[in-house]
Amino acid sequence: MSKSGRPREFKDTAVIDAAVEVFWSQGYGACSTDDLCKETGLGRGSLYNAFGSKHELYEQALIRYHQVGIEAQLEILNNDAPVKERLQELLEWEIREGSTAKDRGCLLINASVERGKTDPTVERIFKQHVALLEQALEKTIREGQSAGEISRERDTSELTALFLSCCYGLRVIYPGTMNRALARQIIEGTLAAIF
Amino acid sequence: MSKSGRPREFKDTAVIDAAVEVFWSQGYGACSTDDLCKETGLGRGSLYNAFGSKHELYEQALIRYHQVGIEAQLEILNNDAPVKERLQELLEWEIREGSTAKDRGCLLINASVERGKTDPTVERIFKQHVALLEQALEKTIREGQSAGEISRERDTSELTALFLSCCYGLRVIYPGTMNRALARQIIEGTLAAIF
DNA sequence: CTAATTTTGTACTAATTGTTACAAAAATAA
DNA sequence: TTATTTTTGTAACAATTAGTACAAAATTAG
Repeated sequence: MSKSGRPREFKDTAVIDAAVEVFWSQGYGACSTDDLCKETGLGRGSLYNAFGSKHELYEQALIRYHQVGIEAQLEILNNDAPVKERLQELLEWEIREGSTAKDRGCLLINASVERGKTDPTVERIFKQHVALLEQALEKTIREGQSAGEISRERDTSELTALFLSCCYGLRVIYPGTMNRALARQIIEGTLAAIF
Repeated sequence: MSKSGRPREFKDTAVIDAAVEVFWSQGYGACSTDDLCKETGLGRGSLYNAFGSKHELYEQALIRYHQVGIEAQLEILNNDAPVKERLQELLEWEIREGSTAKDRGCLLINASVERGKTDPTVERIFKQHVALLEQALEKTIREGQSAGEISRERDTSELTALFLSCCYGLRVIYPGTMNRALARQIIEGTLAAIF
């Protein structure tokens, strides 16, 4: 059917991955379509032909980042290690994620802060990301309560909200200050507050 | 001495306050010098004559926001109400601050996320802001421990880091999701974790 | 082969950007 | 008054921006 024509010289996923890097390092407004062309290796023609606009590529990059990130976090949470170990591993992951090589924090927080109030797509993805993490955390914490690791007396959704807030606080404070001692105290303090 | 010449038709502080509004609502990159002229009421000549550049005005706006914000937070913390009430009031203030009318979060977080990695001035002010809040929190929490409101068994700096992280998490999650129920749970969960 | 279709690279466009130049305006100092 | 100094508004500039036009290139269908 529709198989004729010159074939593409690139894989969409590789281009989107490269775009994630650009948007993550520079932000949406601060990067140019030229930067995107250079880093993805595409010419303007190809880029616009394949993705339509800078904004549509941004959308795809956010969704990809969201999916990869959520998958990694769920893998940590849906483990069979003790709940305390899982939660600690998640916090350590937050630090690693936002500080590997370039210290650019969390792309979704960056996007929400930069464009969340004017860009419905960004708002939607951010809300979804928070909701999914919240949901997975609640399940894990409830598990910890069932197993007797966490006191059953305490309100599950309050514990969840507490941990969630600490995650996002860490994602902002650590990349912003690069204060490793403070980050460690946040991790210790968060775990001590729950167990 | 140097009193001659045409007098200014504006007060610097009023201009900086107006600039805070612009940078807070739009961010640094997304607002133009035209926007700044319109909102401050100055012509381009006056603005550049008085402040030098967009970036210098940004710097002044950040410092002003920082000073006003820290003052308000210290006033809440250095009270004679029970420590629990002070900390609760601080969390409520975070929500109000980031959601009055325009839901634009915390200007310093916004600045750190948008420009912290490329702008040393932003990095410096953000670090200072975090450090000052941390210091004031630690003092208050230690006070709570002395008064017997908070268990003396628990590590003071861990409790401080925990609360700090929750503050910043709240400042990101609430403006980003506008989920009031979640914000309330974060407040309840944070207080329950300390008292 | 030819015709059709899609991708690719380049040149271009129209708009916006931060900043500067500069003359007119408004004040003080003598 | 006249000379001096500073502010103000306008006009302009050079650079950069996201997006488009379009022809050449590369493939498939028949």
